[in-house]
Amino acid sequence: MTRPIAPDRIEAVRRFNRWYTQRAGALRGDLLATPFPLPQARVLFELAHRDGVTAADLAASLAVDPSYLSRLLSGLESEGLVLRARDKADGRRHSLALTAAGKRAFADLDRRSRDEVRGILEPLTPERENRLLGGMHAIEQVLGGAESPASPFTLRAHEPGDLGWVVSRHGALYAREYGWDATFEALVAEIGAKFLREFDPGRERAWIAERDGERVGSVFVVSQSASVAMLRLLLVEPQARGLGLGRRLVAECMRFARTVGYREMVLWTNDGLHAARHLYVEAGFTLVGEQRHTSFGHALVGQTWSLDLGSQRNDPDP
Amino acid sequence: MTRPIAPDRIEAVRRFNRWYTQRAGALRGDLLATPFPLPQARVLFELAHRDGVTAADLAASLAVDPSYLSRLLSGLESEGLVLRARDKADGRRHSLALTAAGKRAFADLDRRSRDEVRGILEPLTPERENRLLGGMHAIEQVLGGAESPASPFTLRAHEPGDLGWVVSRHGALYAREYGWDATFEALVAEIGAKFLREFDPGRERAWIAERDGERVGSVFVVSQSASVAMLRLLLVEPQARGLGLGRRLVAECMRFARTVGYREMVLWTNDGLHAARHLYVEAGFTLVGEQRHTSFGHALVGQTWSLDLGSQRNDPDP
DNA sequence: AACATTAATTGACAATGTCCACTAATTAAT
DNA sequence: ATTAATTAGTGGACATTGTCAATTAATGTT
Repeated sequence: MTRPIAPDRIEAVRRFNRWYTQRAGALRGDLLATPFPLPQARVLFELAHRDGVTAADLAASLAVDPSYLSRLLSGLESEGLVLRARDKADGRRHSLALTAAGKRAFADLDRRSRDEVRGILEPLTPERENRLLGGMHAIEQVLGGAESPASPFTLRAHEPGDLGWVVSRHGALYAREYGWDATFEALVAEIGAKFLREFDPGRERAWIAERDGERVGSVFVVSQSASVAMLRLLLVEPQARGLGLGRRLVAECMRFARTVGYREMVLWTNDGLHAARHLYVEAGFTLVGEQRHTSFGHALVGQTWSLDLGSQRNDPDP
Repeated sequence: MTRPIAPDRIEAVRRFNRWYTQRAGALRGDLLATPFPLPQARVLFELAHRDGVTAADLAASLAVDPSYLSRLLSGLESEGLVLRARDKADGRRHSLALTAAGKRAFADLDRRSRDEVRGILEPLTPERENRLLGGMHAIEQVLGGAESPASPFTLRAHEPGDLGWVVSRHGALYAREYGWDATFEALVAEIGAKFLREFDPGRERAWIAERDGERVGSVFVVSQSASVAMLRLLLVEPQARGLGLGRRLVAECMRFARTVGYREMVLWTNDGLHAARHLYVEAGFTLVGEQRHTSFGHALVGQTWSLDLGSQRNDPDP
């Protein structure tokens, strides 16, 4: 049961491939403008990052024919950049390493490559840079699956456009994952509008998590009373789950709430949201009340959780 | 005055380049799995799309050495796929064309290439496919500037997540372009929430414009009274401006409003929004009132525009 | 000990790409 | 009109890049 694919989608991918292949000829896998030809540069790059590998490992990770690699290594060895040493444990294997000269050569190559990329990014506006990085990240993630390494996330305060993003992602994700209807997105929009209108910078805060210029999570702390803070709109994008982002966001809220002087933090959620529940339990929240309600097109059980901010330190950091 | 670039951004671009270069080795510029080697396939592809070009043109558009191209063409000619004919006007030039066999060969190649890309897209969820296409589009647009051809946009009804997107983009764009503060984003969120809560499918509608799976515009029609429709939240992303999208969105609203039986359409805007003003004038709206107000951190002049839906047909389509 | 397997290399060769020189046709300059 | 300069395309020579099968030496298996 294969899914039908729109022809224009296929064309768009092909166009991108053609375009990028041609451009990549210019970028040369980011290793242009180095004194080394691309295959040699790739070997140097890999050796600089993984010292002591064997030729077979290297051939596998560079997706290069072993015989070709052997010749490349011979060349680099005769230039004094690479050292091939027979493995003591297994005499068939050679362990490879850069010599001091090889390390210098790589440092130079690396600097040129960075400068080249910097030269591409510099003329862009920050917004276009974000668009570019976000696009690259999306492609890596979709096509690469788990292959591509997860880059770390960063947290920042909210900016124009963030609130709408929070609304959008709540609406889309809860519709998809739980089948909630449009009134949920409306509710989030109302909560968000109220937050912006009544924002008290000293006692309230929103965090937006980003990865490679792309928003991947959010959380809000709003003032419910002089001593009670409310945690709201906690969201972690599916592609950023499992990185500890949810825990970090909750921890950030607790730290802020303590710093500002709240004595209690509460939050409202619904049963069935197990990942979130886990986070709250872990952070020390306890369930203080439940009430049935019909909302968002479903019969749900709303839950109120509470945490005493004074009694204990739940932040595991020193 | 170059802008400082964060090192992790540079690393992210380099990582993508390395990754994609390696993967593109597998995709081979989307022309893998064809009976032709890549350079020949590229020539066939180009000739199939631009009949009668000269070798120099071809060499330029493929970014290939003329002498190399000459040899490639010789090969293809001896296989009976390409015809080289001396130009009558200029005896130095040869005009190139595919033979019937060449066209068949290309058709086969093209089909295989499409099948290959289809095979990549099929296992993806529609959401991941959108992410992929959106990412590719973003990269082409940012790096390619105006080079990459603009693909056409499509309109669709709103879905979960769209409303938040409208809020987000209004907030971000008006902050950037006019310096409006967060209360504007809050206002849009309130308008959006109200739309979702009181949505009357028979008499109200929202359109989201997409290009390559990426949202690039919006417009809403809401009921103000039995006979008066209100046009709201018209937005066109900067990267999609100049495509006639704004005109199309306004036209869509008018058509819908007429179909549903409204007699008048009104809208509220502010002076200084010149691109929008132009669209409204063009569609036949007239300015019916102005009032000063201080909102969004600025002293503004609000404007009410109106259009009699019965008196004239402003839709230029047949 | 005989055999199979593995890591790395070598030989042979094909594909791909680059540089320079050259021819023929055309255009520009005198 | 003749000469010089330019342009389109080609061929020679060569370097780079990549592929495949065979070989060597070390290790593992029976």
